[in-house]
Amino acid sequence: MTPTDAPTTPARGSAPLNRAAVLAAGVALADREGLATVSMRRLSADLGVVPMALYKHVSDKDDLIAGMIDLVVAGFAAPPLGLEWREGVRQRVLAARDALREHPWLRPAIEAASQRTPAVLAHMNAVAGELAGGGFSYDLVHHAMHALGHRIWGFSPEAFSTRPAPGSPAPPVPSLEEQQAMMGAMAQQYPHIAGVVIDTATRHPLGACDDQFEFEFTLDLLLDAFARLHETGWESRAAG
Amino acid sequence: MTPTDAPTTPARGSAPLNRAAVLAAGVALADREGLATVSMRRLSADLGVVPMALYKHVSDKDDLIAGMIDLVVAGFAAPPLGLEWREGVRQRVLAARDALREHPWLRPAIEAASQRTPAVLAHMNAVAGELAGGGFSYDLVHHAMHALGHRIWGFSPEAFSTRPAPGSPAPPVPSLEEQQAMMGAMAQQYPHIAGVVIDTATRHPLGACDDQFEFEFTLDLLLDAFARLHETGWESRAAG
DNA sequence: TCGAGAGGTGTACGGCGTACACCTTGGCCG
DNA sequence: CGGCCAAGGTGTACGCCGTACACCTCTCGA
Repeated sequence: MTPTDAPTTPARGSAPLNRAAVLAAGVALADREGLATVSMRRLSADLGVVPMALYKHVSDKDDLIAGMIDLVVAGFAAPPLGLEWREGVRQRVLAARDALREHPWLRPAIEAASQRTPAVLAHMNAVAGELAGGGFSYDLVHHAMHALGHRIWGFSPEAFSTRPAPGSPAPPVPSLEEQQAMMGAMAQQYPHIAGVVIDTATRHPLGACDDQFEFEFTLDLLLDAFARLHETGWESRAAG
Repeated sequence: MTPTDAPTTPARGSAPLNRAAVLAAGVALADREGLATVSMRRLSADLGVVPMALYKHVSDKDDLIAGMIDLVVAGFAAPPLGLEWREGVRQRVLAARDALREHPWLRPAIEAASQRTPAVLAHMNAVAGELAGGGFSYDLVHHAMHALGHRIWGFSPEAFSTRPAPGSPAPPVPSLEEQQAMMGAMAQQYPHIAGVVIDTATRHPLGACDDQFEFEFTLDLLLDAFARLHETGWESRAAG
């Protein structure tokens, strides 16, 4: 060892490390080499640090992935305010799609995640807000969101009912007061999602949203559209 | 040890074991405890056998999962022949959905798989065949299949272009003769997929299918449908 | 000056997929 | 009938993984 050696902790470029840097490095690694290679060990090596060091900044690997998702989703391009609803939805959905194409790991990551994260909820709220701002009833907003879900994400995320990731212990049931408090907080942050929830509750007192109906609703929309195109001789472009 | 002990190899209920039994046990385990608990070690324990024994029947874990997928997909209920196209598509898509609901691990498994398996291709071919049988041009069949993709599977599977699972070595490029031979075999087994491919090739000489166009095509179909519903005051059922 | 907390470290455990060499057994052929 | 051979189950081992837990070492405010 030379007298100029670094202190006991190896010289790491500068500032110690923080959650944002860990998440950004995770996104960069996933972009470069795919989600499968994002392991705590590999990511820590990229950061010049020992694996366990990451646990000072993320609580576990699920938290890391959730943070990476939120980092990207929060960066979705937002259209200008005041667009006509159709254009607003269109631009938001296409912005989401752009990000999904730029980060191919994002869709599988969102699909595999068991919980919706704040940025994801915010995005869904913004899309619902465009429709509501166009005068849609929350009933129609609800069903349009379901139909769009597959477009926005490539799959249909349920905003609330989260499958409990089979094999994990059942989470504690929140009390009625806790539920009401959560709803209140929700309504503040995600008013359009709350609008959908409330509208649904008035129509379906048992609270469940009829998944099968959602599915057939969208399917029939598409089939009707196909029938119209067929009848009018639509084609995508002149054949060679 | 008593004189009545079993022979050196432990008594396994009967017939030795075979690929079908391994796949069926995999499906049963995934149904019971989720895809994540399907490990070679755990599955082998369920079968009363040592982990490496499975490798005599599946080539690796990917092959196991692919076999499980095909086992379920091949069991999709097929509607009677001679239905009007709309009803034929409807029943096939809903049959696929039923299976996806019965086997919640199936969708993630198909999404994670890098290759379409034969039963999956056969299902897609059958749906395309319903449309073609209804007089759809293959141009419209093509785009309708893309639009339906998200409905059929909950995501949009590309039938051919498979993302190469980042980090894996590039597969060998097939020769032109091999490609033509594969196309010939495809056309025999999956005539409607072949029809789409050929129609696309005539419209887009460079061979690529315009993913962005597909996406916006479906999105605009949905948005038009939403606009119509909105204008006519549609609601899903009378409010409370 | 010193104590505490933030943050990086080292070791260890149990689980994973699977390569490789081995052994047992049933059936076929000479 | 004897011997062989392949099919199929076994045992060991390796290098990954996530992460629990105890520890060490700076930095900074009191």
